[in-house]
Amino acid sequence: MTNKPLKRESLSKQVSDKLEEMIASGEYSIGDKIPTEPELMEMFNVSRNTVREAIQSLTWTGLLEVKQGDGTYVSATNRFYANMEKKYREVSLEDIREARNCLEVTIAHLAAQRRTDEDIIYMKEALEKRKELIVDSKENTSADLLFHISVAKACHNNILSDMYQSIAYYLENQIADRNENSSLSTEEIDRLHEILFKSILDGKKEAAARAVQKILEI
Amino acid sequence: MTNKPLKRESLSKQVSDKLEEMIASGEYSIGDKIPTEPELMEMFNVSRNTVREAIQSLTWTGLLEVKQGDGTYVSATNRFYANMEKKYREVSLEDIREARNCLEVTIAHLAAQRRTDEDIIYMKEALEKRKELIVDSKENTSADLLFHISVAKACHNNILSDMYQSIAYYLENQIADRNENSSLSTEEIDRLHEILFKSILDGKKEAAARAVQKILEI
DNA sequence: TTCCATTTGTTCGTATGTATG
DNA sequence: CCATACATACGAACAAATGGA
Repeated sequence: MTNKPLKRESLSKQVSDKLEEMIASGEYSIGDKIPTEPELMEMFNVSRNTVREAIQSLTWTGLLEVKQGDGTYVSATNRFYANMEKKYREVSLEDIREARNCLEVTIAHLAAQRRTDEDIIYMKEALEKRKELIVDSKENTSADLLFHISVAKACHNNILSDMYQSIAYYLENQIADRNENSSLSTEEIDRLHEILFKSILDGKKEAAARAVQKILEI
Repeated sequence: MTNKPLKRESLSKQVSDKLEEMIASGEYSIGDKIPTEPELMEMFNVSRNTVREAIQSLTWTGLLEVKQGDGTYVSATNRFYANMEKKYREVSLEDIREARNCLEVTIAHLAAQRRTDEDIIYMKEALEKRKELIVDSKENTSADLLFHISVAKACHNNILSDMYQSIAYYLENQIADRNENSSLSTEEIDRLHEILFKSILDGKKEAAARAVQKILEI
């Protein structure tokens, strides 16, 4: 008998998945030009049609933007809020701050109630990486953001975590700016993040919400 | 100068347009099987790839559904009707409720501070339409939603209002359900909406936020 | 400015795999 | 089992747009 284990995955799907993964992982960021079709043909060892089909599918979901005679560019990192990311390239810092505030308090509240052991591992990892890096470095900003995203995932509400991720791209600038110009010392900022983590770990939702608010006030 | 009149239309686009037109005109109705790919090849005098590309594009817009080994069927007659359901298929009602709650309180808060006279006009219009329609009707649900969307616009934060709109589609069911099964009377629900409107009109942000919370508890 | 190499866009042909009735 | 119909993949050729020399 021909017991098919699972659905067979088409080559083009494999290629588009791989590309999407590379985009999500940050290997290609928004605005970056991805390799040309001939290069992708060689990378994945498939025909041009297959490459093009994969690109097309990512174009339709809004992750890529193709310019004839020029190349293919990353236009968003998250398929869900792809349209939004494109739209908000020129949005005001204040709008972002407000949206972040709105989402993050609720997220912290929920995360404290729902975090799994796995969530905790990711959060702890990001937190430690954050602490050991030099402040003001680009890596520190990324690690900071990664911690907040891990919190968002721990809230186990796909809409909220996706919404948070959709604005995460814009938070990097804000975080970098904040880390440089804050009136608080590095130790105090570290401490606030520790408190947030502990509150979520212990399931103290009100404390978690308060901790987030303090972080947002930095 | 090389004044290009318009973009040249690809063959596959021409075919898909033609097919869409035939569907819209009723030549093929919902559930009908359209001609096979070889038949379409002959009808439009194009290659199979071109036919397939046209069909694929209509599949993505939701007008057609393809069944391997069987045929291609009309699944909708209007491209706007077909789109949205797929994305949030894995989202629970509770997720939507939480996201709505999260956004709407902040929105009300901001709207009270920033509403313009124009915003007020739209909100008032939606509110009156809402009141005069029979409860439980589809129109009432739409008017209800329209009022909340007009509030979202009045917050003058594009990110928040767009996020709200992005889940609005799913709120219709929630609102309809709520209007049917609420413990509150129609008059009480109307009153809560009036209070929200008045609070925003008067710029009372805390009152507006409280009013929204009560509406969300219905 | 023109010209050219690069890059994507469109279309065709063909072969083979898979699902349905 | 088989004919039919769709799915996937490869190769090839030419068109069109772009950016830089």
